[in-house]
Amino acid sequence: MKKNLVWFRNDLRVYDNTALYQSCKFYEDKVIALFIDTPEQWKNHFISQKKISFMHHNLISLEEKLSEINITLYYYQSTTFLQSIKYLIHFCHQKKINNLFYNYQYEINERNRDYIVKKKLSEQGILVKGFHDSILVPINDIKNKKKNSYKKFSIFNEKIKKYLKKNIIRCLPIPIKRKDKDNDATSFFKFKKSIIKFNKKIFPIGEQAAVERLKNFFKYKINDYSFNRNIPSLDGTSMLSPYLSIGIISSRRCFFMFLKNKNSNPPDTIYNSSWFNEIIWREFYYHLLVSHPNLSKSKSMSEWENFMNWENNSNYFDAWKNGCTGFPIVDAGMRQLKEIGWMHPRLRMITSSFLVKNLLIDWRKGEKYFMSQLIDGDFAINNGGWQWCSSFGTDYVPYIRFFNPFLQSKKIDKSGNFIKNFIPELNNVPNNFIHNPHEWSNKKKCFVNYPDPIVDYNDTKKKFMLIFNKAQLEFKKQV
DNA sequence: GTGTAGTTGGA
DNA sequence: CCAACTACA
Repeated sequence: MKKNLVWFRNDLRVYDNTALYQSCKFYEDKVIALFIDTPEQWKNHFISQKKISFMHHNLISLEEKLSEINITLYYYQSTTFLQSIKYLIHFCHQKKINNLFYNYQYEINERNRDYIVKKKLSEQGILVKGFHDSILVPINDIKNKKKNSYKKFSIFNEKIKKYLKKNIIRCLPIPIKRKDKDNDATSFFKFKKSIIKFNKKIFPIGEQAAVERLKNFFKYKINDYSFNRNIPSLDGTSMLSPYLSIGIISSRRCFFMFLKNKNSNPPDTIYNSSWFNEIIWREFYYHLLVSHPNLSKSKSMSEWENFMNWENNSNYFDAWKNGCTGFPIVDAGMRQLKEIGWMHPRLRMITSSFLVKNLLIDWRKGEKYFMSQLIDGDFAINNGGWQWCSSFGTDYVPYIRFFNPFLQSKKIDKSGNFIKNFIPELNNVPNNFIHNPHEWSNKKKCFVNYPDPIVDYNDTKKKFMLIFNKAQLEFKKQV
């Protein structure tokens, strides 16, 4: 008989959890679980209060689920990763652990932490077992001829789909109930009384809620997804991102249920579905993060970014954060983010493009601000999205991408329903002026309690192109 | 095999 | 623009 410890981190679920499943492989083994909170580390990673609260309340739910299969979840509040290692080692000794199980995390601090844990525990005769779990396909299975991860989404997409068609992905069941439970008193219940800092109606707690959400999406939303996902006033997306980001549901389960739901369709339609593509984008950014550890160190994929002469005007930055730029679609998105900790994906592109290409502010400032607000903050995806929008990421194009807020707004929020929902000051502005209210107030000489545009779109666009081209030239000069 | 020229295409 | 393919020496 061995004693196994499952160390939960970003995988707060019992169904299809590789580490948990593996730890329960032998019925004679004793299994306990542990979660170590590291608030200081979260602070350094700009993790939002909403996400932390969401995580805590999902931990309560996880504790109940684990209890049903006679596994005790211990909780300890540490500070940083470095401190958490000390506690983990202490805990392993105290509980006389033989094997430690966990699922891999791919960010650099997380990897360093796990490296130290593995080294120290191995020296003391404790077996450490890590698993690929939050991704669909192990990183090494999708590589180019030079054994590097693909840098172009289209190629990665092609390869991974070929792989997924060939290799059947299975979900792991919930382990069967253990013989007996470790019954030490724990400090676990402290969150039961703590205030919920996110909107529970929009983001219900627990694994079951995530599965319901997925089923509901397949039932009512997926058929119109490719159109509706671009309209922020519609509830057209699956809104599963907060659940995926802390592993309340696995992307394997999303894929598996998606196939099951769609199995009457021809395979090409299934694999080309725009929703499935989003799952692959998530996958792509995770694979990229592993092959390019510099992404975790605030580096751009494009090296000439070092030569960018960012303006970083702090007044503009504040206006952007508070939704007071005078560009209604940008401001509505930014206010949605602040209010519920989630922003419609289309608006994430528009607002981030605007910060970088019209306010000329370093994309990293935006990246960090997003993290500090998002309930679904996921480093790989947030970073990938920001790099893509700022044109310093992987998908090179011979032109610079610009999102014109005015044109985008007319396209995705024609009648201004979304804008008015988040900017009530604009309630009296007629629909045909909702995308440029300052023109209406100038013309009609009426006062609208909403700022004029803080910058000129075309001027700043030209300015960005100048700075961008100059940076590229200077980079080439140096090489 | 492996190095290179030419082609393709891009949330 | 440039990754990643194909073709061919």
